Amino acid sequence: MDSITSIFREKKLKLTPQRIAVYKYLKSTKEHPSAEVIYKSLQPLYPTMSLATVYKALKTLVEVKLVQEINLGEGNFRYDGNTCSHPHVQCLSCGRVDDIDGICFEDLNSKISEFTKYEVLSNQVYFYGVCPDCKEE
Amino acid sequence: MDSITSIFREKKLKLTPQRIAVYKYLKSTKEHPSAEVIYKSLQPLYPTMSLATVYKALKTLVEVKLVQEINLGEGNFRYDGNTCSHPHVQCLSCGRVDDIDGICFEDLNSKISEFTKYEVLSNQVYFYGVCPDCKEE
DNA sequence: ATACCTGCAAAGGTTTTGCACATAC
DNA sequence: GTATGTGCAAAACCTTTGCAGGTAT
Repeated sequence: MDSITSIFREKKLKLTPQRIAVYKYLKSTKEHPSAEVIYKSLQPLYPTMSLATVYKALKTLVEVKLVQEINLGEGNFRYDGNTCSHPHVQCLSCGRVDDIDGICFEDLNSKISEFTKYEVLSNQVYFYGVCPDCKEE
Repeated sequence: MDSITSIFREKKLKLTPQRIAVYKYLKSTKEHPSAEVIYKSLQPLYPTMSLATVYKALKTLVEVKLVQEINLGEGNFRYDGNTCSHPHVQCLSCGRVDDIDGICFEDLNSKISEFTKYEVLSNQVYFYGVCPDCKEE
């Protein structure tokens, strides 16, 4: 809540209710919602906010690194209020996405350098499997 | 070239020239082309093949695990004829994608199990950085 | 006061779909 | 011969854009 205020001031971006709403929503959930889901969730509280504004707010928030964009290969993006580098796992049955806490793969960037001529700056690690709920069935 | 024949026979899929063309193209290149690029590349040899057919062929090939779909978060999919699990690296400057050979992250699936309740089946590891060509500039 | 942001509608790009015709088996 | 696949055009889908009016600074 603080970070958005100071970062927006520093970058001379306007602190609008819509941007705050999107940011707060992402910070308040462990889910990894798409733009559409964020839009629908904020609808009751911000009935006049448009989907385009959600997209624009997300783009801004990603640019100033207050949120993270993740892409699990479904043709749409999901967003994560947790900007620490951490792996994600998606259920192949129900599509839900969870964080994996307690492990970080940032060290891979330097480890990989002996296998590629690229200057490696970042990485994304995605796991796919079956979530506890779907396993029961 | 053999694998497609036997796998298609086994799954009772028809071995059409279009499907063979898409498969052979992906096997013959180290690039990671999009559907559009595959379509354009095959145009000279198969001038009547439509883009929809390329998409359908790719979907079938992915389903029977003869090719791999990769998604680097650009809003489109890329395809890889190399189905062994291997990491990819994308240049943030020119967008090109390369394989990283000599290292495999399949062991992560079991390593990660102590950090998640999911039954982990597969993973995708993507690196982002600057390719040798773009570094020169 | 003014530069920036919102909301709307329209456009853009990628992928899918429905259907008649064609073809691999 | 028949089930399946192709090719075409249209549709569906996600995301971006242009612009007039509104708002944060």
